[in-house]
Amino acid sequence: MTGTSSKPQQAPTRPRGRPAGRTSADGVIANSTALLTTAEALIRASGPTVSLQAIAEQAGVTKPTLYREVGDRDALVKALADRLSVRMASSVSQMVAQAREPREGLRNLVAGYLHLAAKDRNLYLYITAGGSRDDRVQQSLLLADGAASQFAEPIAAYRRMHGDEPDVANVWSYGLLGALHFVTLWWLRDSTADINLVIEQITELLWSGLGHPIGTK
Amino acid sequence: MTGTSSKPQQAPTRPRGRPAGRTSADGVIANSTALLTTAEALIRASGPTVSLQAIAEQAGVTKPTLYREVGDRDALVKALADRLSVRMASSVSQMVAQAREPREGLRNLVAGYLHLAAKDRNLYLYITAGGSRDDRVQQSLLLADGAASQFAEPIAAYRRMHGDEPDVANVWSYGLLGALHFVTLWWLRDSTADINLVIEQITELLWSGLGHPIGTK
DNA sequence: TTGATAAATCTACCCGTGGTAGTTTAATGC
DNA sequence: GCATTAAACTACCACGGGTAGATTTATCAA
Repeated sequence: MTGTSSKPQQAPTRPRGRPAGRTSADGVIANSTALLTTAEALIRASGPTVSLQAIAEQAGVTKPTLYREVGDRDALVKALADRLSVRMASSVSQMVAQAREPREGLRNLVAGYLHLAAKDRNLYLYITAGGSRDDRVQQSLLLADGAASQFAEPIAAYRRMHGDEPDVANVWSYGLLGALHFVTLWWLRDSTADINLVIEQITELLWSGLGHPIGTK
Repeated sequence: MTGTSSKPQQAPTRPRGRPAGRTSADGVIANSTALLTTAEALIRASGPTVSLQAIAEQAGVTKPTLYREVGDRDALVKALADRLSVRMASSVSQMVAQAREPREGLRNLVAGYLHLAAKDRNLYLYITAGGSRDDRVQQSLLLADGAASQFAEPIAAYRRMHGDEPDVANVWSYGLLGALHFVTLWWLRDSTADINLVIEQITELLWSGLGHPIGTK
């Protein structure tokens, strides 16, 4: 019963050697895009603690192939972060563009972020807390890095337009994203609060600040 | 050379059974406080990726003892988070109390947070990205939970004082802490920026918001 | 006193996961 | 046709979290 080391460790799908019937550098079956898509699907379905082993299995390949295509775990997380970042940017920027005035734009941004995170809950968690490796700082900021670079420019422009110092844009981008991230996590955990109320509240904080000039209501 | 399984895995310090010369429920050598202090010291010295094994070794005990005293890894992280939270609260609240006006209080809070995180860099990272277990959400918010509960009341009071809605306090606390956390991580990573400038900038964001009423400078 | 029970600790192990070395098969090019 | 290269798999390693069970000492009732 104590079968020590005879477990096949993997569902043997493909035959052993180089696969037949495919010409080089062409339609590589296990191309990285397909792998990433599979990984996303599995993470969505099975939660953020899924292993590379499981991802490879789901994709019908083995770990070495996965490594050759997308690299190590951190690289996978980064690649997924990039994809989510792009989707998020397009989805959010659309919502922002619909706004009549800046504050409504911010509100739409907040709403877009929260809704996307809720919809892609598992993927969001995998990316924002995924890499168990050494570089903890880097991992925590993966998504933020992508998004921050897109936030900085509009913020700087808006400030310039009003004759304000634009150099704050970089720091502000990270601050903004940090606030969004924590509120999102908090809301994902004990989502007792109404999402629309949360959106309004965090928008108010980010737009008007704690100082909240009296009577600006 | 391929010595398979003969490694002692642990530095044998104590003799094997129940330790001699100690009466029950009294001065337990390996009491959890001492273990936590040792853990903190080792994390500070060796970085946030230190293993439980290493912590136990450093404390002169073995893993099972560590487990009996403080629980599993998540419990350790939580315990360390609580301690840091307390220290942070006392250090920060002192600085806040010194402020003449609310905005200066916020500035001192930001400064206290950043400085403490910088001083306890490794510990801060261990706690905020430490638990590799299932509950990723919980782990990310460990420090925030402790701090948020302390922020909420002053915020609510301040808002009440100005006749504003106090219900935002909870969400705002997490938003505030998220902003602080991300800016801290960003600054810990590429700390090219002057810390005092960063403090001013993030204070300005949190106090006045993105909207920044024109001419309030 | 002494023998049973409880407490405290260690040793030795299990298992899952990230990561890799080396082997096997097929295509490609000389 | 044969050597080389590409693509995949099998089998393994190391390490980290976590635990079962052995071992020794204290405690306490008979």
